[in-house]
Amino acid sequence: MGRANDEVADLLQELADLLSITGGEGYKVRAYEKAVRAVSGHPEDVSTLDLKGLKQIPNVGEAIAKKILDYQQTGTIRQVEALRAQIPAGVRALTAIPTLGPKKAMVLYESLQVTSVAELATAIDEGRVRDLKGFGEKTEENILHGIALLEQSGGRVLVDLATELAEEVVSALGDVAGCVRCAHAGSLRRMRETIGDIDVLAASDDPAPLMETFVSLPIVSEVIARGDKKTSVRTIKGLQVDLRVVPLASWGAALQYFTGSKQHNVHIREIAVRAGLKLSEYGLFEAESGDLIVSSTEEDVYERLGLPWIPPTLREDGGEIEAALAGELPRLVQADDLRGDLHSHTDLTDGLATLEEMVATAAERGLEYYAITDHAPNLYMQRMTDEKMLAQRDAVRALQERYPDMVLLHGTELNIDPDGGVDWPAEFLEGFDVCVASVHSHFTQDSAEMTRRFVTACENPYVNVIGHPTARLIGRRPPVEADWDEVFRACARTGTALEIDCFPDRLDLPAELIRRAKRHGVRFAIDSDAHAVVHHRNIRYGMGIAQRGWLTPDDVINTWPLERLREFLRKGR
DNA sequence: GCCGTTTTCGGCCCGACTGTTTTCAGTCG
Repeated sequence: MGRANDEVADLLQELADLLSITGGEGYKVRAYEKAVRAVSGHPEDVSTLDLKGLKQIPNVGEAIAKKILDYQQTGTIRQVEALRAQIPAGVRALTAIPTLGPKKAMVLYESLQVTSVAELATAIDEGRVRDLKGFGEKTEENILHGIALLEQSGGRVLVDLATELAEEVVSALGDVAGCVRCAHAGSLRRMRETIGDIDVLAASDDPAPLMETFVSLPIVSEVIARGDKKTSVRTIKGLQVDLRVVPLASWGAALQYFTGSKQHNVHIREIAVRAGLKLSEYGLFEAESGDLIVSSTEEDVYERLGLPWIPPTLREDGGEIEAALAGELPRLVQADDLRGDLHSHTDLTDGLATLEEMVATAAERGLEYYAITDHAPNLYMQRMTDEKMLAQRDAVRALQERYPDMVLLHGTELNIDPDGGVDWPAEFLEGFDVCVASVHSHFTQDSAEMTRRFVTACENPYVNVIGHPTARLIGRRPPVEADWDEVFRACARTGTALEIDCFPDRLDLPAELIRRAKRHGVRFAIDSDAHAVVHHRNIRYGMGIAQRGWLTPDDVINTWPLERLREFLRKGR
């Protein structure tokens, strides 16, 4: 599910971008952008809906519904094709540079014929940009900085896109005759925050049909290398995918080898060498005789080296091998451990689904408790009021009667203002079951101010969870600067949890900071921050980050039974 | 382009910030 929705959403987003570049009406552009969110978050597959069904999607009316019908018939939207002919793709790409929007992109195109990020960098170097109307030296500086930021992400993609792609490849190859096993390995199996390429491993005695199917996949745009053991392709989205085929007997050793990380494997092989052994992707061998010892499962390989199986999310040579040798590997938190979700939105603010729909989805997840935490009034664009919030609380309490097995918590996502204050006074905050508090503005405060801001928020007796703490958007906005150890001390001292926001472009708190915070005794909440029914599935990505942060169930407050959680939420009040 | 107890027209999210400006446009959340 969702692929057609994603493609339509991409096309509508492109339409919105191209319209804004060509100076289209702002309201029209925003209407398309609203439709993008609605379509991508819509639970039904838009390729199966007729005009009537499409128009029932919020923010999709007659005109956009017909464009989706156009997509169903032609695989594209003709108006998008027409605009593409008018505006080179590179011009749209310019707007990915932070601080450079559609208006400036159009000026650059019309007056300097700039059609790519590289050409823009050259034009700045040659001093041709600063004299354009609306541009200046500072603008040039900001653009160059933006380009550098863009390049830092270095062609890596977000983990959700990589996961979907990998699952598609694995599913297609799994159906090929002779394929005994197939799985993805590499950084995606280790659940890194972003993915540079995808490694797929298959077991078969007859690789040829696998390779043939692989290079014929519709997502393949270019075959980089092709052999009978390994084939590499580039997808139409520019991501490299490697397929490695091994005999079934080598599966465990190969999976271990191709999962990495490189540093982890180097360390493991050193252990093998010291034991008079040799480890490769084909198995663990006696060094002298070359006799095979084990190779069929990862567990066998690790065990023969005197180690327990090490979860892939820990394999970074960051102390996991030492811990394994000492028998001190953590029992990592996993999806089944979660009893609740403490951060979600409805269409009362910027969510797409109704309260009823979100609660129903939480119930399907089998949660024991679920918090609705819509935005508080200081995020002005959401137009929250005391009255609306109290009315929602009544609705939540009423809805509770239909869910005897799940406790509904009424909460809010507060805004931490530059001084560390939040939207409401104590009297009003007291009425909530749980309060998340997040930074949504003034991202560029210096480290000292930002640190004070977080510490003050933690000291508020009603703030339970700091939402998406670094406020980063991967590839788009850097994390805020703070003295994190100071912040972590404040969290531990005040009983304030840090969120692990599961959105693929947030994954915030990042894994390294999770590990650091854990050392201070901080607790965490692994939350969907869902704004739509489909966002509940993002939990898997946040779970990967939590594991990379070495978290156990005891570290995560929403794995706790409700009574223990409630005690924590009281913050000693 | 969407929407509706302002219902087929006339509204539509509001404010901060930045850098370019001589009063404001563009970008962002």
